[in-house]
Amino acid sequence: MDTKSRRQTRQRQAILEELRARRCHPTASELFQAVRGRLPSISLGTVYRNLEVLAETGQVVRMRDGGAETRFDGNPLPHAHIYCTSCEQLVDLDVVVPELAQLTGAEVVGFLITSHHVTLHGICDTCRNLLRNQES
Amino acid sequence: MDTKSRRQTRQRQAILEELRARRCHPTASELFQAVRGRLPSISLGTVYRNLEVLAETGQVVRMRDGGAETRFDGNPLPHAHIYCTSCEQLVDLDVVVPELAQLTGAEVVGFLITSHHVTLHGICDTCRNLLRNQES
DNA sequence: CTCAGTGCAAACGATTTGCAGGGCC
DNA sequence: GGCCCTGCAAATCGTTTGCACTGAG
Repeated sequence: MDTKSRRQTRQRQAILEELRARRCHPTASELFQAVRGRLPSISLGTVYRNLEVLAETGQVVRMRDGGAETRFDGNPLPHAHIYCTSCEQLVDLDVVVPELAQLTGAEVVGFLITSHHVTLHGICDTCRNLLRNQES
Repeated sequence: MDTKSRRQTRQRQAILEELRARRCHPTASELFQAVRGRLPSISLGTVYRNLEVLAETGQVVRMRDGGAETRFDGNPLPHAHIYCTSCEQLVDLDVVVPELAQLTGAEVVGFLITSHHVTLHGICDTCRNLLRNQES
């Protein structure tokens, strides 16, 4: 399967640590800015290449819902994401949905489920209040 | 909210029909090729613009999981998608997960859920058999 | 008539990649 | 040492957009 040998470089480690240190879901570019604080000479290309490797090894999850840029999630536990369709933003909050936990390991239409990527769409508190006030 | 007036053009109708006519989840480009059969002079830009409008009005759903290209889904009923991590392909099959149906309308951490985007990751039948045979 | 929609082509922007070193293991 | 990884910059490519024209209502 994945027998490629991987090296533990300062860059790769810094990227992973920086991602895990935040509860939000940064873009490659945001992560690049953050890691730059430690390794000023790191390049954006390196960030992309490492996120690719980290995603392959399952240490990081790619998120493509929502906007144009791919976001990354360093939370290894299964969870769902929330997207507000009104302010068009991803909420920086990981939600555990018990109903979904049961899915992993289950077999669906001859398909062995290993994980799930879930994004709940809805209206956040702030936007709900805004909309309510506009209705006057 | 959405008070913009929309016109019913041949192009928009053809795109929607072509998308609904298939059970798979085509990319904008694939849809472009398909619609070309009927409207040879349609442009890719028009396909994108219409998919944008159709997504806004909820007649079509954007899917960003998986590969680089956005895929589109004309199935209006809530359902989940399946992605095989081995052959790295989206399975052309919409799955209804009863556990998820309950989520819509529910309130999660002060968030009013209106819909969900779910992709189950796993190993498809074909790949499972392939892997099994390699283990000899 | 009006103005949303279209075709075309150029522009954009996130991501990828080729190349010449650099440094883990 | 080998070769995976890096920095840099150019290349890619899905998607968006400006413009003048067309056609739906």
